[in-house]
Amino acid sequence: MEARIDKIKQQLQSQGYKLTPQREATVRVLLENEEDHLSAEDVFMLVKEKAPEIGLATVYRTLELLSELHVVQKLNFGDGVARYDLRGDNTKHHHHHLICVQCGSMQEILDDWLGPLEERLEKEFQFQVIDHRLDFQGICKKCQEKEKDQQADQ
Amino acid sequence: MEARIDKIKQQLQSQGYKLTPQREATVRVLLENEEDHLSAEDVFMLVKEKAPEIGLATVYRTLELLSELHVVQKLNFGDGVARYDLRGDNTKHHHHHLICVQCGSMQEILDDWLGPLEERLEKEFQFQVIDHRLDFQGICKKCQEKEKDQQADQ
DNA sequence: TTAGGTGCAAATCTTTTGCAGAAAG
DNA sequence: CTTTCTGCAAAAGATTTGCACCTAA
Repeated sequence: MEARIDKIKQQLQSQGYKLTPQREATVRVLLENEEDHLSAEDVFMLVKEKAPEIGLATVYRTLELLSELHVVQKLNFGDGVARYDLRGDNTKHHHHHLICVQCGSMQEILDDWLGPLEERLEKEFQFQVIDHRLDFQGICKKCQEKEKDQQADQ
Repeated sequence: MEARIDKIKQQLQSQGYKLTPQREATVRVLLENEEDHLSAEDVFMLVKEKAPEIGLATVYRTLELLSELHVVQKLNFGDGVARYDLRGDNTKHHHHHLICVQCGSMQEILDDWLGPLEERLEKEFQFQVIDHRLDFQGICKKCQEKEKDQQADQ
């Protein structure tokens, strides 16, 4: 954990930015919740526990800065809030999502099926891939069952 | 064109909704700009040319309704506005996007590489796929060249 | 001392909602 | 009539910005 913070500190400093206490607290929250997709508001509430004086604007500015440095990735599931994911050293940042259009639930699948496609893109389009995102919209198991029940009722 | 409007009219009516002049104007704008990813504001401005009295709220409500009926698909590129794509009869709604994280440009590629994955999903997760979305973030050709130039300058 | 950072409040921007009136079956 | 739909204006919610103060190299 400390090692990863040090690395982020270096990334910041190499661009002339400082790892202030507020930024460090924010990064720690991201590290401790690496599995989640936290919104800015989520991060804010968690950071407040460590640094109660922090302002929401600072959290936004920090997340924005970390995005620019590619330390975190900004995600959008279409629910009106941006979410922020740490880009692991372990670069297992290839999440894929199954988003149910009926109940809004979101399930994550972790495989990375797209390596070969990325290679093809770099060749055919000279597009240098940093990350990708693959979301499936559809109807989850539960909602399919609900639908069947409703049809049975009618 | 008229045929597609008729079909949408039927889809609406089968759910108890009407194809009002405002809705028709909105659908026509979507049809005429099928290649673009229009935001609600974009649609609003274009619809105003045909139906100047229309309100922005009506456009939002119409797009929302058409989304529910799966006539259009709501997209989110992470730039803070929702965009709306008509789902063609021809169901070539499998766009993939190359989004440049530096200049924000977006290029579209149309192949559908994911058929086999969808089958696998339906089997492994019992998730009924309606649509998918595959976005690649990275650095486009132009920005790669700019970067090289800058390095040469230093 | 000087640039970078911060908190707060105000501003901005997108989207949604309440409401009274209009349109359509 | 009764339900659906509309425009307008206000509200809501997320994010950004202006500004005066602060803090570290």
